[in-house]
Amino acid sequence: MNFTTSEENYIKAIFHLQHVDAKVTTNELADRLQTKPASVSDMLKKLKAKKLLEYEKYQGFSLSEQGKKIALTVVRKHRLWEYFLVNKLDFGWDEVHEIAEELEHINSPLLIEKLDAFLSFPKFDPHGDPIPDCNGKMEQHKQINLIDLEPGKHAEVSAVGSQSSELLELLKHKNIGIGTVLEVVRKFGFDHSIEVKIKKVPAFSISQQLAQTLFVKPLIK
Amino acid sequence: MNFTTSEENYIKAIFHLQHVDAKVTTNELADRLQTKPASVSDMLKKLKAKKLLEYEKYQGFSLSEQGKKIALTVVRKHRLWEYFLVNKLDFGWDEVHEIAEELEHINSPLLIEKLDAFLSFPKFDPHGDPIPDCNGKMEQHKQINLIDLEPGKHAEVSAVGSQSSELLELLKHKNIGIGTVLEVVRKFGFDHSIEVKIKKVPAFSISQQLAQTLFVKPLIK
DNA sequence: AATAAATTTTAGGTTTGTCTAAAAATAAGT
DNA sequence: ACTTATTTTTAGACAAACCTAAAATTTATT
Repeated sequence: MNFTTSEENYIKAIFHLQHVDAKVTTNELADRLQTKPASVSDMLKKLKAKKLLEYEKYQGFSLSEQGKKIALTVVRKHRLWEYFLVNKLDFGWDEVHEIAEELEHINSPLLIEKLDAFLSFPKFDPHGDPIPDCNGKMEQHKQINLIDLEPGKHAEVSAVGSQSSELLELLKHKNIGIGTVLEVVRKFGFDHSIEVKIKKVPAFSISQQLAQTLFVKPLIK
Repeated sequence: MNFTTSEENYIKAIFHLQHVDAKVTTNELADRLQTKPASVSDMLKKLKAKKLLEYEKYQGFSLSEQGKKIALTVVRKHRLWEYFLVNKLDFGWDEVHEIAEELEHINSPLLIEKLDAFLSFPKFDPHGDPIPDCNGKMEQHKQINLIDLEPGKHAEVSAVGSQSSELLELLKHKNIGIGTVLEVVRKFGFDHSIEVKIKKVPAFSISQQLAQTLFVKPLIK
């Protein structure tokens, strides 16, 4: 089946928001797509009818398996084009997003397979984000220390550097576990503490010692 | 100023039809764009308002200078992408038209300049059609013998191989001169005669001897 | 020159994706 | 728990680009 540029943009946006929050809300999506909540509601109805969404009125929504598959093909196209623009056409990595945003909607599976081959099957785009293969599989981002995560970036806690009960006590208290998704809000040079945010809970602080024992996988966008 | 995909398609189609006929008609254009005459009328009004067309109701139309300039940028994009698809991605020259038809509407002048450089500034696309440069200039098609023009192709008479009065008499009788635009309808193996058509005048026949003394410049599409 | 035929335009309607304003449902605050 | 605030959905409009059917204009025919 084929999808309009608009449908693809909605699906891709939901895909990216899902990484941060399992269920996506209408306002979040409207905000991301620079459109109005009413327009989002309209589109949700359509995407649900096409079975691309898990969606009950007023209850938030998330992509169906089908929807995820489509999102991954769009992400694949976007990142392959970005790779092409930077590594073949000599663009800077910071000037390609807009153009890739257009190119990703060109509809030709054969074109994408040939482009992939021409580029020698790259695994990561110029921003370091993984490129899904033709089956939607992609390599995990390398796991990094929370202390190295840039402000504004989202990441999923993937490992802890110790199993001490004191650490676990602290993590429990702060409501952090493996799989927790957080965002770095600020970093303070004075004590190297980091202000992080989990979902919509008010931001809180993590000490240098704690940040150094937490490993995270940066999330897409 | 920016144009929609649809506007660009109309402008490009008019550009191609103009080569065959100075004034283009509504039905011709509807036919070429696989749409209805009523839809064409709607769009003509819009394009005229944007000063891309010379157009008076019921009287046919042609591109303004502005319109021609835009047509050439679209043609340039189309042919550069075709070149890319064939010479870099290894497509056959007969499978690239559809894809180029989508790619030509990607809107980024810088992208096209960088693509042009990446391809080493090609002068002709894989079908042998000339690629306009960034100022809209393009090389003329080589002049060929009428006898070598393929059926279905349009061409403009550019030279005659003799100045004999008998030849001129015949040309006058058949209403052919320098600049006359004609289309090869059929070729007959038996006597190598060619059936040609000028505008909407019923097709007529040209002998092998005559075809061999006429030189033409094939026209685009 | 008058009528028939073909072409072109207008009028009114449809779909897609957007909007504003108002109504409905959920979440928050006291 | 009840009222207020926020979020989400619906209702009704609008622009772009298309359509069909009917009217207007031009071209062709007798």
